[in-house]
Amino acid sequence: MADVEFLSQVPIFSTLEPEGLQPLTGKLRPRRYQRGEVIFHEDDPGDRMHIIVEGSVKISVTSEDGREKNIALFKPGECFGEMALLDGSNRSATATAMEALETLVLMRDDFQEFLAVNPRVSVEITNMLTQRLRNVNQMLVDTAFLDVPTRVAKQLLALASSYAGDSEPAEPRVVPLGQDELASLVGASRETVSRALTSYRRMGILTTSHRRIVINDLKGLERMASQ
Amino acid sequence: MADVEFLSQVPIFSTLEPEGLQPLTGKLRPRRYQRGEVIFHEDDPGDRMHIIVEGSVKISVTSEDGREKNIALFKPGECFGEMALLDGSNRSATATAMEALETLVLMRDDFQEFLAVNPRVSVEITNMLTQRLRNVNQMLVDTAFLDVPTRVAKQLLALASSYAGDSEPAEPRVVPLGQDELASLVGASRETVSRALTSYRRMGILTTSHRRIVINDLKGLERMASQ
DNA sequence: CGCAGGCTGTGAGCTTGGTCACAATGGCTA
DNA sequence: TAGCCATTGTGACCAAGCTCACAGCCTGCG
Repeated sequence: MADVEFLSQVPIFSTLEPEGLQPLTGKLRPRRYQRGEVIFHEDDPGDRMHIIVEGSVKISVTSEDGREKNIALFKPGECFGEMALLDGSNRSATATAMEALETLVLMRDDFQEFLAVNPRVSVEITNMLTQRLRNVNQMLVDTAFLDVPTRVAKQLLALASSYAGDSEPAEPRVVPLGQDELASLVGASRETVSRALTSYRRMGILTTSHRRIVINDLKGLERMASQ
Repeated sequence: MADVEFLSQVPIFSTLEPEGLQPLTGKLRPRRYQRGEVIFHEDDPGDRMHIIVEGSVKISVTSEDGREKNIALFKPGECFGEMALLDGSNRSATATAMEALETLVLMRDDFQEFLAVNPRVSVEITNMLTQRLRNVNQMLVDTAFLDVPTRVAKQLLALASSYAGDSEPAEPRVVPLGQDELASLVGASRETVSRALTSYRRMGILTTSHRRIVINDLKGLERMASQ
């Protein structure tokens, strides 16, 4: 059973009063996944969305010949799988747990019912969708305009701020990602990303180790990311 | 003054009864633009959306050094400029008329008011946003996985069906676009797109002339677009 | 009705980034 | 703790696509 306290932290529900959230708690069912486990597959029919409690999720699409492109990563408090739920079509991408993961599942009918009673949530949903649309648009123009090293820098900055817990020391920011995953996010080969990281490492901007990139010089990275 | 008849054809309003649409007609103000005219600029504040009556619009972003990337094209019945309106941020791209254009403008306050009375429109809005998100995601994976000629074929197919008027002869489909615009949509240089078109022309799939691509063999183009 | 300026087609050379190959290293599991 | 597998770093080569350059066209405007 989910608690109201947690739900009120979730952006799409953040405008609601605790009393409004109460009915939801009974509808949410907890699920757990291991690292690498697939939550849903591209083309599957989709009738539920997930809210992340703990862990992170990657959304990806796989090409004919097996290459994988990551479209987005999500973290606690964010939801995913809402698109198929909102417009009734099949899943347009695959969701995979990147680490031990805990989510709350909400079924379509329960969601629709809840929406009907709480129209303010619609506003938050459109906000979220709009935000995501902006993000993806930005990625699109970035891949059109920027070279790989610059995109790597930009992506690292975004990841660094998204992984920043509350009240952590600002500077040594840790991004717990493998080069493969970073490459697939950025839309480049693992090798090219590795070379970009090497060059930033030589500049003293960051340090690399196993599935872990440590950013030592945020300002420097920002310089590399802009233009 | 806009008429209810037209509005009921607009997807986001299509679920409403004529009586529900009536109040809207007084709020919509017609605007006209010439080919090339800018409707709004990236970074401008935005407090209004447009519904296209006649003509078409391109949404684009310009890089530091002046190159342009088209994100989307819109046609009669579609709306644009709704993102800034929905989440209150500045315009994230520039909108330009591609031909003589007529739109209906709806201001934010009027829109919010109308939404409050017609919650069903919210559903259509989220549908539209979801659809757009899927499109952009698809473009993102296409630029990651497909080479330029394939992307050109895919884009032409999409354009061909979107430009198809009702009850037109199916086969010679006309796409009224310059190579520059096509290149900027597809995320490639004009020259590379020109070469792709040349190769399709040699295969008898299409014919080219000034700002005009005529598709003679849809099946053939589909073959080029798939993989 | 002529000409200037936008389109289009194409060649040549270069650069970015992909592919393949392999060595080294770290960590997890039996 | 030994060994295996995942991950990383890097070199060599190759190719898709970009840039520059220019020639021929169409077309719209004066």
